[in-house]
Amino acid sequence: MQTQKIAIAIVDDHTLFRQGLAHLLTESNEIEVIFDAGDGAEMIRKLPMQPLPDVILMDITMPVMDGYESTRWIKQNYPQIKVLALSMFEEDVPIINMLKSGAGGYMLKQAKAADLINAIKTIEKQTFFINDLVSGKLLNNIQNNLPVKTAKIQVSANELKFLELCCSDLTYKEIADMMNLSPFTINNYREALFEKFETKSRTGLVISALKSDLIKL
Amino acid sequence: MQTQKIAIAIVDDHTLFRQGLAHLLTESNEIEVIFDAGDGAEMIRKLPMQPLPDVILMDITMPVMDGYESTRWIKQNYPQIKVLALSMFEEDVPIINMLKSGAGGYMLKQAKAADLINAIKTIEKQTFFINDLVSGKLLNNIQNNLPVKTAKIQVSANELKFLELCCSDLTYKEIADMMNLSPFTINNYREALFEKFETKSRTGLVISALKSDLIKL
DNA sequence: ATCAAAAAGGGTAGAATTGCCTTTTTATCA
DNA sequence: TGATAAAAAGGCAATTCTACCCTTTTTGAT
Repeated sequence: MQTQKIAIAIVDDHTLFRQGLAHLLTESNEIEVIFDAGDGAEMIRKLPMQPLPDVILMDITMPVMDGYESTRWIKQNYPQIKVLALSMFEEDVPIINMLKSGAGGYMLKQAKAADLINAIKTIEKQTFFINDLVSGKLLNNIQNNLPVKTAKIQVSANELKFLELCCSDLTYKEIADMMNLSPFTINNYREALFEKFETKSRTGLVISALKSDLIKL
Repeated sequence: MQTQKIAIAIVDDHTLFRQGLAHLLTESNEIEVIFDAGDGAEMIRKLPMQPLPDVILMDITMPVMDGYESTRWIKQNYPQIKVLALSMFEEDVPIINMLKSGAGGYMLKQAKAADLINAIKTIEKQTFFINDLVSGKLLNNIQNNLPVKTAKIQVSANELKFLELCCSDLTYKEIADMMNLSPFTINNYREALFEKFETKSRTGLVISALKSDLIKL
């Protein structure tokens, strides 16, 4: 009667979301959730223990091994498995980066169940599922040719500590005292970081470091 | 045989999460999801249209009307309804603030379904559900007596624009040019904001403004 | 209409930051 | 062990930022 169900896996660190979504999808009778995992490492462990899924629903923010890494790993080791990113972020960067990592589509958690099921069916058949959200970002990306800084800037342990201390009212002299280093050395760190982050002021440096996820608020 | 089911509502802007969770909870046979909503305003609209829920599961980050506001509204208008916060944030501030807003408990989306059901049953009977996560934060809060800045700092439209432009390499003179204002006026904004945010440097100001959610990266 | 308060505009001395150099110390390894 | 590269320390002029002054204009409330 019905064609073979689509076998999927769900990778997301929110247990409630994972389990709830599994129920929701199972009910459609077109999809079978064969396993779920709380991060990429768990996914890698569980993957060989059953028939391979056709599609993996992949969150981005996860402990241990995030969605970007996990997607790259899938594409490296099981290129036939389709990855559909499923995240709450609507910004350019995560969307473009998930696609660059190998995801064939990107859905928001704000979506409706019917849309998600449709996306899963499309991606299973066509390898790609391009909705308005994704096509808009893709266009945007081509037109503005955003470099999409994949190469994250390398900083030493001391530079990182300095960056963290920069997020404050402390003067460089005070930072030098706190790090038990000469103000001149601190000045070297500053100059090195200004160059790495292509910035010209302490504020710009802090903002860049925050944006590149090297430090957090 | 079984006692009356617990009537709950789910308020969360992630449709997939909301619907999935509803399925999951309904399956337990102890809970009935009577409605769900994507933000606080929708919740307020739907609330009078059916018997009142015993418990509302409340997300924090939502458009239009967030979890804090929605919880305060519930406690103001229907104090008998219990609110269980359900969020992905593990930090002190959101937890303490949700409790201050009137939530009787706080669960992580990373939790297991059985734990959530247990929390719902507890909060329905006892008005409060205190788990290790919450009790730890409460203790922490009392011991450190964090002021928990509830009063968010008021800034004018111009000050806000100035704050946003501050998150860059721009000098104050350049910011003045961009805003078509005298550098002296810009200096007034700076001084006023330094005082409001109790800070002594541009970097400190930007960090404070980011932390208080007045500006975003 | 009038007063008080807030916003806008102005100036300057002194402190901190920034950019561009050199020299010394430390670590590595061939 | 000597060469060499990297990290740390040092110096300094120019610019920018910060802290205190002040006056004028606009706004809001009574």
